[in-house]
Amino acid sequence: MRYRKIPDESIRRLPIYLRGLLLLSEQGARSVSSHKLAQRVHLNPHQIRKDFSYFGAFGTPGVGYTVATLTKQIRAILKLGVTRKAALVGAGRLGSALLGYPGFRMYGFEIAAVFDNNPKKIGKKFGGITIENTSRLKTLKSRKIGLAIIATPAQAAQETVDRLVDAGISGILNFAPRHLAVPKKVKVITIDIAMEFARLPYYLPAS
Amino acid sequence: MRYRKIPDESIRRLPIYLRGLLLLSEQGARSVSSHKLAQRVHLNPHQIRKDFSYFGAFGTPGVGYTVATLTKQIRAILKLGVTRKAALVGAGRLGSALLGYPGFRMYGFEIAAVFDNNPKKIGKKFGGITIENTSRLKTLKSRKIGLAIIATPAQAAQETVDRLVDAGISGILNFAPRHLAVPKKVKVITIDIAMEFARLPYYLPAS
DNA sequence: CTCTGTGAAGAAGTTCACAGCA
DNA sequence: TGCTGTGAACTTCTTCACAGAG
Repeated sequence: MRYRKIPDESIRRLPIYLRGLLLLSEQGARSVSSHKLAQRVHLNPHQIRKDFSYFGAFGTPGVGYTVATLTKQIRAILKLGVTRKAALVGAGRLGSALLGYPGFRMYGFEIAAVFDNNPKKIGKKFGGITIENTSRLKTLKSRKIGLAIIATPAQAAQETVDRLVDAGISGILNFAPRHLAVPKKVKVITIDIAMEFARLPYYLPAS
Repeated sequence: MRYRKIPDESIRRLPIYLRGLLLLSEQGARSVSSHKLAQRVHLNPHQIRKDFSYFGAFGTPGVGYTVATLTKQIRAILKLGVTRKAALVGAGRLGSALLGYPGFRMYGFEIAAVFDNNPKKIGKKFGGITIENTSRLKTLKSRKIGLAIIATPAQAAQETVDRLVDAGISGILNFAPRHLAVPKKVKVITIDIAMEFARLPYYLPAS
């Protein structure tokens, strides 16, 4: 394999492959072809092979891919090999749902701290974790927490981000419907739920 | 303007523009240039003008766009002109968060029914709405509910979708981490929260 | 002169087609 | 034969550059 710029879209698909592989593994499959994996995740085999080819040659011609090996490779590419601690900021309804969300653990994430600025909530237990004052965000660095999830109201999001960046956070999953300004070294992924919903009617048949 | 295929990516950006325009409007702006709007939403002016050009010419050369007019145009393109009723399936933590989510109303959505298959929940009030048995999903057609939000566990998602499709639902926002099989006339947008999080470490500096 | 609208150039991403290994 | 890995063709999307309206 020669070097080529890796499409962001390929990275976006890797967790899909990973999920498919985990399922295959549970069902006892030891190896899988690009074609079979494609069926499972509803993408096409060419694309799967192309995506993998950016990172090296993981398969065996005439046979396919070893499920366990491929799983390990993808986890390594995505840097999911270690458990990563994340802070949750915003202990409202969305925060509560995220705290109980089972999907995070599957990729090695652990919500290790919860913050809110509502005095009524601070000190309360929340899914087994004590809610801390947002003034304590600066302790994140010493606590080795490098990721954060923002589930605050939109108005509070930019201020929260600034504090998180000061505290050395390097990756943020943002649910506030706002563009967040951050230094280049910090990666932000925004999920704007209402906005996704907003483009649904466009695709509906004229009624 | 001549006909050209409209990029899905342009459609994806329209709600972003809409949000920016609503904010500008609140601040009393009556007109805006592509450059100013671009600053606000952190995209580039060329792209904004190009996106609009797919749908016609909305601006005035030398001046810019009238905020109110452009807002109306975008709402029309996205078919957000009417209030649309949506059913929420799954009254767990995520469902609860979605029910209270303020962003939906901004685009004209109203959650008009909530379903769950847990007998303990059925009949209870949930954000002012009585939770119904999922067996009643078939009533959606007569109730003029054409959209649905799936917030069930992954295993229940495909069965739920099948029932929704039977009930005449034509657009679905899916939070279950699964590819959903639907007829072509039905549009599904999936938001897989854990998967978005999973690609975050890839972008982190090697530590 | 300012700012829109758009063809054309360029970049990014996907699909094809086939060489080559098992 | 079966399936991978990958250059090349193709398609889609973005950015540029500028004609032309106000």
